[in-house]
Amino acid sequence: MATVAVENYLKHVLLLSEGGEELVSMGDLAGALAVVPGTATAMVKALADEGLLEHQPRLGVRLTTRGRRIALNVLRKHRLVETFLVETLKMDWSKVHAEAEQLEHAVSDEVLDRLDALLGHPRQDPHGDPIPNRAGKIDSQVYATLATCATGRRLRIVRVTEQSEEFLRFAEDSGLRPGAELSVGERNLVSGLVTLTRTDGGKIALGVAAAGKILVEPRG
Amino acid sequence: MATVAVENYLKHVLLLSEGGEELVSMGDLAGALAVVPGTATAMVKALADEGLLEHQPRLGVRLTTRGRRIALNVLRKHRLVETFLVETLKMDWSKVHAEAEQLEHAVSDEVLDRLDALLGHPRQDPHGDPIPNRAGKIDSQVYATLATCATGRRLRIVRVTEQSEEFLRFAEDSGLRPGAELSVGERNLVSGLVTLTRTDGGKIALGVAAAGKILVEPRG
DNA sequence: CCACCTATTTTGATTAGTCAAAATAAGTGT
DNA sequence: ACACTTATTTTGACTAATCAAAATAGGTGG
Ligand SMILES: [Mn+2]
Ligand SMILES: [Mn+2]
Ligand SMILES: [Mn+2]
Ligand SMILES: [Mn+2]
Repeated sequence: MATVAVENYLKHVLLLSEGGEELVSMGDLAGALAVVPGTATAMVKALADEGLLEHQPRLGVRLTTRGRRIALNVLRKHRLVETFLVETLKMDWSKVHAEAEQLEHAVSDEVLDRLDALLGHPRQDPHGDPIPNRAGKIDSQVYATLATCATGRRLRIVRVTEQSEEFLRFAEDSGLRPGAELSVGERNLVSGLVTLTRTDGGKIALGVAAAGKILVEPRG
Repeated sequence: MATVAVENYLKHVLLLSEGGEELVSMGDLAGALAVVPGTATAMVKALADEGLLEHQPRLGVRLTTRGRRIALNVLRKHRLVETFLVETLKMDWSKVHAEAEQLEHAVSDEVLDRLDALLGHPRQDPHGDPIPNRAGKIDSQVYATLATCATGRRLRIVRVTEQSEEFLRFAEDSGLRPGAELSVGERNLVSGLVTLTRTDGGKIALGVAAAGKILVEPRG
């Protein structure tokens, strides 16, 4: 069975390749896993020997079919566990990522299936992140962000792509969670400021970096 | 934080000392952890250096207060997780031990508290094993077993002290689960055979070793 | 008391995962 | 073409946990 470290490496390669076929650089991978670059290189060579990913020296890595299968299963565990923690145990959505980071390696496939059924086969987790189904199919729809969408239109938040506790607490306090509706008032590319108007009329100011982490779709 | 291995060693020392103050032998400890004796010796020395247990060379080990505190917390996680798996996820009681063996190391204290509340602060797990409370207090009542109790009296099963999947499936199939009522017909110490009579009149034959794993109290 | 048996400890290796720091390969610009 | 910068790889070392096999300490029986 894959160790905790192996599962984490594979999952992060999957997340960093964002569905596409691009190579993931060693620097990005090492950064995501919080290890020094040499460590990532060593591990990647071992995983390549195991046939779980393909390593193009000095360019980067890409998952093989086998590696991707494992990574999707871990990601499914992660996101279903997050959903369970919020829906069933009523935990705060800002804290469940850290918990799931551990539990994703301890939950068996059998428990996974039962959690999935208990929760009614959810398609998104509490952050709006898509949950791969049992077959490994994952919704990879591309959405606009608050940094790129048209201004003035009515929007609905579909996803918040940032796991840090501080950011999620801020988003929660500002009413910026999946399902919330709002519109972008103006966007000043020089100052890097985005102004939002909530349904209740409240206004919120956000930097473009933060705005880019909030995915939206036209309300309809 | 204590590693998975450390948590397992401490928990097994606790289980093998059965509440009392007796020393746990290296052989028993190594056997319970499925490691060779030399490995247990090495680990025990490290844990003694950490102040988590007391090692009397060639005699055995005993938990310190700190070690016992950690062990009880792990045991509480194990048994609450088992209860959750059976009560909420409807898993078979014969399979939950193996699952809990992993999850006991991945569940945080916060998740533990919420599980406890969700389940209504249970005092026993699905096998009748007592669940330590948050303060670390654990019910250590001593019960008779089907191998030692008086014959002819009406009894109620309170606990099944064996975790193996095969044994628990057998017990399940024979109606021998906590709460079930029965009496011991006769016990032949020569042949080592114990004959039970269920409430429904059904008779079951059992070896003394197996009978000793089923704890009972007089029905009342 | 001494030889023997058995549990325990010691010794020497191994594996997985990691870091620090030195070496190297690939651009980039001049 | 050459010097520079930067990402990546290599090298050497370390920790936690383990096993196999040799050494040893305590009883136990005669
Ligand atoms: Mn993880
Ligand atoms: Mn998520
Ligand atoms: Mn365990
Ligand atoms: Mn149990």
